Amino acid sequence: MKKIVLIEDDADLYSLIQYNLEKESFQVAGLQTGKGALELCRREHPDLVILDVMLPEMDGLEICKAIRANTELAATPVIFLTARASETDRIVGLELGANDYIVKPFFVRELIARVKVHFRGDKPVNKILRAGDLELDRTRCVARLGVQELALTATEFKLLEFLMSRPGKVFSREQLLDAVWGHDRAVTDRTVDVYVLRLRQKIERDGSPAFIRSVRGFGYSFNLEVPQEQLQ
Amino acid sequence: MKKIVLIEDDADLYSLIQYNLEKESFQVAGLQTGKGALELCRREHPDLVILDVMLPEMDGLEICKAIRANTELAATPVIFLTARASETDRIVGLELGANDYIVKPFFVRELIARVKVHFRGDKPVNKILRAGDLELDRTRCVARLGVQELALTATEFKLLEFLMSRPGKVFSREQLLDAVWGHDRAVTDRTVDVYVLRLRQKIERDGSPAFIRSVRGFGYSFNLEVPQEQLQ
DNA sequence: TCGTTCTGTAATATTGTTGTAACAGCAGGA
DNA sequence: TCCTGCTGTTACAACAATATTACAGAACGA
Repeated sequence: MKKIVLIEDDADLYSLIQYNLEKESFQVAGLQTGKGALELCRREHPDLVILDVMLPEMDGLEICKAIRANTELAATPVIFLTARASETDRIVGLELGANDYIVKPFFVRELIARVKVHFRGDKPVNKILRAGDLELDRTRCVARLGVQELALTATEFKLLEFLMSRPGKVFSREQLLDAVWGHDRAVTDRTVDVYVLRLRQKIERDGSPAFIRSVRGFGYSFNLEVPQEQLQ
Repeated sequence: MKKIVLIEDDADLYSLIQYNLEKESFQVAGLQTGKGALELCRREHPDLVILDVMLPEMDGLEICKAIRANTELAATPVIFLTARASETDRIVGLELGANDYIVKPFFVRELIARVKVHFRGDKPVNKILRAGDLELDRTRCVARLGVQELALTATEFKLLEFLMSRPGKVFSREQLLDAVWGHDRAVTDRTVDVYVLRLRQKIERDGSPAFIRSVRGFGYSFNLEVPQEQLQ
């Protein structure tokens, strides 16, 4: 859940924006004065700041400059809200460190859309698969069982990754060959058995297979039962 | 130097924008028709795309969708230019994958300012990368191992920089060639091996590779394990 | 211009993975 | 219970991926 700091002195507008952001399940913290805005940011470490430029006590531009000057906060995106629409103002705003600039009056939906744009691409698609104490890190190409790192070969890794990312689903040897070995394979389907064996030798603790289940007559599947309780 | 692809059918506007971008020392490639825009992007791998929404043959929205659908290009920021100013249009544009939306007529200086905003923060926050007693100064383009300065060649440096700035992550030779040699390379992937070897000869102390890890079947990664304890 | 360094490739060595065959064991049906 | 066919296991030869070396051409600086 993303945290947004909102600095806007107009009470109605503040509520309107806050309401809409929260409806989109953003977490909102804010102030209706520029004073203390920097402290708030330092405390909250927001993912985004929405900043009215015209504020009674402290100029929004000043706050933005201060945010940019702070190492901890420098990378935080800032969206300016303003009634000033002149070219110079906009450019000054952008050059001063704003990431976006919205001129009042604006449609709230556009503000929301622009906020979302800033968060797009942030999600690094959970690269880690977990089941029980078995962990598979796709970016680093390593698997761990508890603290112990497992030495999986490329094919073993790909097979486990395929099964783990579709837990419970049963795949025929044929399907597994297509998925892991590729469509242009020239490989016996008994090969799958051997790889399942090798995987089991590495990931199964005691004799009984807890992770990879054989489904007689059909193929294999990653066990949904046992590890599910601990799946994140 | 940043590369920008510009798609705009109005010849005058095209020239105007191109002139101004180049004055700011951006590299501009572009078309005055939507046809072939995707191919151009695939070839050029731009850092940013400026896209007119209303194009004669192919809709700008379509092009944007296609860019987002392409794995290689999906992360590229897109700025829409458009005469449509209705709320819905703007929001559709943003939700469709645009990163910014500028309504015609606009001031060129504002476009330039917005372009620059997208590149701000691209420059690495950390000027010095450290891992154990290996140190890489990106501003001065020198590497040190302890007190000793290493004589790295340009390619070696870029390769090490790329790996070091993404520690732990495994990259295929393909990816490394794209990142270090550029997309328009004409180089065998075995070349990567040779450079890894050369790097190792310079940065690894004893025989065993502590910094650059080979991941058989996948590629290489900068070792997260050993140096982590001393990472700043 | 020359000499030096850098660059990429090709050839070779080395390592460990890969896939198969053969057999053992087991489950389920009759 | 036996039989049959599916699955588990083993060992091994072929192989593919990587490491290493040597070299020729390109780029660079003096």
